[in-house]
Amino acid sequence: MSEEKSLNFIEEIIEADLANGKYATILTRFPPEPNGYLHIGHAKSICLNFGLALKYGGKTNLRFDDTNPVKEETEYVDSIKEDVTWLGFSWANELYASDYFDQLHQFAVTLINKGLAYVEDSNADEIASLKGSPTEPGENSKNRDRSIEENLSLFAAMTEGKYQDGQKVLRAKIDMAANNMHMRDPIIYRIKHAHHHRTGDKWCIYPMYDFAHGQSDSIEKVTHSICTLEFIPHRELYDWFIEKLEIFPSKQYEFARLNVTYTVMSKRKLLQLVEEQYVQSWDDPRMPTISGMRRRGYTAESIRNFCERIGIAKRENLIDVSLLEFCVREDLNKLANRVMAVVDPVKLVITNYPEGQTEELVSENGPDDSYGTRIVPFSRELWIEREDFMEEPAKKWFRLAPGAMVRLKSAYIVKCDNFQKDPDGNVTEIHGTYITESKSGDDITGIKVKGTIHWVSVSHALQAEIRLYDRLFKVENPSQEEGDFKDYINPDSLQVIENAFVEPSLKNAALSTPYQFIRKGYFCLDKETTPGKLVFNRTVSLKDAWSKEVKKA
RNA sequence: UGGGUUAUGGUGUAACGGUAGCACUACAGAUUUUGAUUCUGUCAGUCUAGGUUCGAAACCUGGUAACCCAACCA
Repeated sequence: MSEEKSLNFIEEIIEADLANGKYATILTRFPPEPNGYLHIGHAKSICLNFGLALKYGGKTNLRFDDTNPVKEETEYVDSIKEDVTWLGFSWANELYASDYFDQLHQFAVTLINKGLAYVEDSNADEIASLKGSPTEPGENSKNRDRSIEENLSLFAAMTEGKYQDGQKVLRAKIDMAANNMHMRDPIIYRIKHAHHHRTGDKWCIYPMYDFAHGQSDSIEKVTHSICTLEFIPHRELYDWFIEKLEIFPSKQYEFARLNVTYTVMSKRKLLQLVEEQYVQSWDDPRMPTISGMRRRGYTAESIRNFCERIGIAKRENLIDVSLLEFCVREDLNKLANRVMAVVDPVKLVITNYPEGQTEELVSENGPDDSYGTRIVPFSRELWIEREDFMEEPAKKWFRLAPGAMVRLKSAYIVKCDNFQKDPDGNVTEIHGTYITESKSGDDITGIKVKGTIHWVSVSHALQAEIRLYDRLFKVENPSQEEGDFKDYINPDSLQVIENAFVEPSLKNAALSTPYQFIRKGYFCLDKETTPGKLVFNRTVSLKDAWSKEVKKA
């Protein structure tokens, strides 16, 4: 009956864990560090973690990994919560690694008491020089064999602020010859006299990622702790701490992070784009951030569908951005009301239409009756799209040309009689005549035209600014190219059209309402719209068979 | 001169030792008052060399390639 849908490898693990009674229910977590904005790669992780819990009747915690006070801010916490909510997910608990600082500190003392941690006096360079390399073992530190008592008192002194940043660290005592570099006596606590966004000045020592993440998972009793591939080497340490501390055995699983063509995904690179003003902000519609995509008009539904379609696996991937665009169009096609807007206007005068006359034509808002209809005013002078007229028509040209006829959408068939040009050769005005009996819905002429074009009445049109976005980079994988990724930025990723015209019904356009500008694409109102000025973003263009035809020629 | 992870059409992902499937892209056609949507069809794949097996994309061995690991970042 129902189609057997294949499981990804994490679902297989979960189903096995549930089937053999290892867990009665699952708990996942989404653990961002609040040091930047979420992007589409995070969306993959969010959809995975929350989706798994939804699918298997479990829960998901939102946990902020805030163990480095110098990089983290409440501003980011707020944006992350907004983005996760917008994507359509609810967390069971809003938690912070910093909630566990007392507990984590106690864990460190436990390790010292077990002879499994020691205070290190050496500085960063000295520690690094004894660490060895992937091909050579490291050497033990001279501080490695301090007594438990000495370690205890030194760690207490660290905690009390008796030392400067960098003077001492606490290290786990594992194996300086381990193949896994993370097992070579990793640092677990460091001194930072810094203000923390939540704990303020209570602490001057902070746990490292490896001494916070797994333990936080364990404290919350997370069953499946899912992260990206680069954390594979950390898993051995993750398990080591849990084993030595004898706490709830959360398990870490890793999947391949998302890459998308024609963009970059690392926080560092995205930050550069913002700071060096290649884009205007984190929510610039060209950015692969959740906030950028939201502003551009991508729907949460389409992003969730995208994350579903790309799948979960362990191999490196570079997803074609056209799949994302497909998902956006697929959703918007269902949602968007159709309206008419002329992006690059040229005037069409219908010489046999009475001057001063206006007709209120009825136009459908979408592909079927459920979308309803609206009134569109028609008059003698119309704006039409410059690209819909061709002085010398190409082969298979269905649009306007001298002597040719087209249907004006929801209105009349019009025949082009002549046109005017300026001294530079640009067409300035087109003249035509309409066929009176060809009114949309009441056409008794029997004339078949191949083309239908959109239009707006000159005297009724609203002026608008339209922003057209293109891919941010000129190459598929900017990070992989020679040299600086910024050398591959597409200089034409934003095209601002100040002088477009839209139909009057758009006067009351609302933010977050998607529109299809017929034959041009999906658009949404931008937040920079003011009472005197409409601003629209192009979310994504429509598929365009004609432009392909042109390319072939 | 170490260790780890991964190799399936252009892209992504299935096939769990038994007919290599699905989606996107590309291409062709039908429908269309959006050259959109919808519908139909086409092209195209198991990294390599051995081995195990009646049978291998899958299991084993070698090779090759890509990515990750030596932050007081996460």
